[in-house]
Amino acid sequence: MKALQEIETSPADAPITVEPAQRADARRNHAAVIAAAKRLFADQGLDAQMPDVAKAAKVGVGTVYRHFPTKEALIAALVADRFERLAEKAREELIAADPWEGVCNFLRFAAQIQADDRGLCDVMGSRPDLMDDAARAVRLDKLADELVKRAQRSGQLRPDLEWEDIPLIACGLGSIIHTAVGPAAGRWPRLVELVLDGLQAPGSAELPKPL
Amino acid sequence: MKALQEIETSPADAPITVEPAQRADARRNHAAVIAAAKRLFADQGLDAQMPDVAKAAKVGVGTVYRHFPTKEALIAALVADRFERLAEKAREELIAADPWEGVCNFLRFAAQIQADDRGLCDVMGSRPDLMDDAARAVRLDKLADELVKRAQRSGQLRPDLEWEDIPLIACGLGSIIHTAVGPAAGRWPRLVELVLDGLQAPGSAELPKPL
DNA sequence: TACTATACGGAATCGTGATTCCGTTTGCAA
DNA sequence: TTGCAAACGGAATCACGATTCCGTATAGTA
Repeated sequence: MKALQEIETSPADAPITVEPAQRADARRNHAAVIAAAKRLFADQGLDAQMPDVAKAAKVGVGTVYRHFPTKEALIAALVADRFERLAEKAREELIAADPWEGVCNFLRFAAQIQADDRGLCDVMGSRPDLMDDAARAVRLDKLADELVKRAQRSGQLRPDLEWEDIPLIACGLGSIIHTAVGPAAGRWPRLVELVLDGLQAPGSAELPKPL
Repeated sequence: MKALQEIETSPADAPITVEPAQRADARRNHAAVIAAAKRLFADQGLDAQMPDVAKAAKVGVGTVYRHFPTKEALIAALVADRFERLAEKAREELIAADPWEGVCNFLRFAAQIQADDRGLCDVMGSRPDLMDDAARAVRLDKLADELVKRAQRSGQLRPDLEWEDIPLIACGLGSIIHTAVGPAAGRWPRLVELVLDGLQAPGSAELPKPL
């Protein structure tokens, strides 16, 4: 949503704003920052620090801030990337042979990318705002809805499930994955399968109405 | 592992250390701080601020700190209280008529107290250390184990469930309860029932082994 | 090669919230 | 009622991490 540069003198061609090409080093540093941030946030979660990102990217803090005005913006960029992967997976499972397995695999995938990225878990577990933006950007809601409907038509997914339950499940799983320590660590795949079992048709009792 | 106090002069009676009785105002303030903290943390989660706790208790910050050396200690006290309630509920369900309903009700209860206390959710979702201490203190592990075994003996709970899965489920639910916003808010009871469905015997596929 | 708009680095600044300090007040025992 | 240890209040301090600022360096161009 960047303000277009207004041209007073020649209204006709005003909308065509040409961004002056970025300098090569700027482009290089931009990539380095993203790569470093990806790594750090994946390892340490959302409270990885900006100065550390800079260090990891072999760049000064100022440079990080020239490319991303705030820590939040940097995180948003990272999250957008992950959600694209999620959407891609959803589309893929939408044409899978078995609609039920499609749903299962999508949820397994959602759990797995969170297992691989603590930052993503943190976002799913404590930044619903960022999550919603990212999800909306890739139309994940629509995709989840189709995934659900398809599996319900084939009679394998319980009919009282609604697509809104899907992100809820995904977030719940995510929050556990990195919180669990001690005897609980590494148990998350069990939870995934447990929930999937609960999702199967017909379901033993009607789920409570939302709200 | 605290170092024992060495007694040089009179070995015989030294161990009997009598705490000087607390002054009345101190006792009163202690209670006020706990009450205020309980309210604030329940409403705002773990990042409620110490100065606000003091204000709410109509007390200076210094007083809060005389009673609880750190914010962490204050939180631990609050958490201990909640876990006692949990343990109590577990004991109650352990003698319920229906073992399966015992498990269900325990998990529903765990979800509900978290719904009523955002601070507790935060602890379950991001402070496994505090949680473990509190759980150990009331032997929740033992209780969960008995709850699970009993329902498995009666054939209603899937046999491959282990007690270690219980806290995992409880934490997962908790993290969702207060994170969910927008269309997701208020949906958590559905998740609870979904999971309970997944817990029922026999379970359609063997759960993956932990680790 | 010289010039200048872009970019860079990283020390200094700012904001926030936990924790400390110390002068004052108060419960209560003699 | 007096004396004083136990408590209090809350301003000041500290710690930590995001963000800003500005002097310096450099890619790209004439």
